[in-house]
Amino acid sequence: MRINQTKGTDHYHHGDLRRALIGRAINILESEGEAALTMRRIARDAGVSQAAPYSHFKSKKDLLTAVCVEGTVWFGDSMKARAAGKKGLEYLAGLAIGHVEFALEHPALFRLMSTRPISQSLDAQGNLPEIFNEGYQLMLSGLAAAPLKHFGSGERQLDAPIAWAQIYGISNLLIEGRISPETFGFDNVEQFVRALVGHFLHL
Amino acid sequence: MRINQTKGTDHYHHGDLRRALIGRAINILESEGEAALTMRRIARDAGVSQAAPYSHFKSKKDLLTAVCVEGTVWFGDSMKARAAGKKGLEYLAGLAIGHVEFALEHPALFRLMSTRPISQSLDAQGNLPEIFNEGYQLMLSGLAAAPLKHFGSGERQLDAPIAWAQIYGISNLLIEGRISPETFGFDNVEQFVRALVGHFLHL
DNA sequence: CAACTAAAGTTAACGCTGTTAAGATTGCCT
DNA sequence: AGGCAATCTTAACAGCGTTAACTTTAGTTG
Repeated sequence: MRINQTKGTDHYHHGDLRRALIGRAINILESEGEAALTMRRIARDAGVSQAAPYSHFKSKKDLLTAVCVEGTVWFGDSMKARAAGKKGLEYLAGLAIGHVEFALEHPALFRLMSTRPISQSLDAQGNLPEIFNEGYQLMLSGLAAAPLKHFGSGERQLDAPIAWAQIYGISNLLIEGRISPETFGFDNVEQFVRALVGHFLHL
Repeated sequence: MRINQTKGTDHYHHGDLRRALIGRAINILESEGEAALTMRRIARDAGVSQAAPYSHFKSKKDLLTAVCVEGTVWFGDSMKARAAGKKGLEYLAGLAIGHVEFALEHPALFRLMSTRPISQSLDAQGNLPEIFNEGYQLMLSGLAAAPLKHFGSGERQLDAPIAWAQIYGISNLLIEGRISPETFGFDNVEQFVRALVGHFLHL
């Protein structure tokens, strides 16, 4: 007697279709870009009928929100991985490098995440999934950890939005090909971002 | 005998359909957002058949590129208007304020312009319409005009991408509602952006 | 263990989309 | 006056998101 696991010839009851759909969606996004990311295509790739996803997501928007949540977890992991074990300025630089690296390694996913009107990710209660603020929270923690001795006293509150906006902007300009590290004499992204962070912190 | 101007009862030869389509597209974008911006809707609003736009644009992508070009002209004007007659730091701050103001006044258009993969705006020869670099060029001129006395000598080259990325990021965070001037104790966008620019320049 | 139910899948259809093909109308040039 | 190229028309195509109605299955319950 079969248990609750996926099986081939069995058309009904996939096992964990919800998770499978998110995974397929990310695969399509990374290999063929957002234009190829259709509901029917995702279902086809998951081996189910075109209407099956609607048992798990009430709309495409909902599925894309779940994709963004998944991507945001990776994103946070990428930042944390680069900052792990470091202190102060190096911690902050690590976060920034992890941020940019994620954008460059997963451009379509990052674009989806960063270009999505916030209103489209609100749940039924009108709340934004809390994970979506993790990047900002990390930036705040990085700034709190960094000794920003050159900064004026009164405007310290501006550090966070500036840092966030800056690294977000740099990520976008890089993945759109509008700037590149080489343009400014750097061999790789890490060197480039490290210089930017140092510059931002007035070192 | 009728001349080459638009006329009502005459179904053929609109007059300047190309320009009309761009205008209608921008109207729809600003009033109802990108989701409502379909080829058929644009044609309907312009009073022509669904296939008529294809005499002037070979695809929707092409029409949207033209919309972006138009928007980019406005965008440059908005920056220049705010910087006009000013010098040095005030000139730079004016550019930044004009940038953010444009984004807030035309959020859907700005989003279209800024989230469009660069590859989709290349012409047949693979060139980006030169207008798309105007924002960056303005920023460069603003930085050249500003006395950045606190900046280190070796990394001066980084000023431009940093300034560009920063104001671009701020614009995006503002129109997505992820930050607001009030959060940081400012009454309006101008005050907020002025403080950000000052902060960026280490004043 | 048979019967019921809720969950999770199916097929089929709706109106919409971008786009193309084929034909009609028009202004302009000779 | 006639022809041509540009610009418009209608009609059709496949693919899209989504819904409705139905079928299969897993698990619970008497």
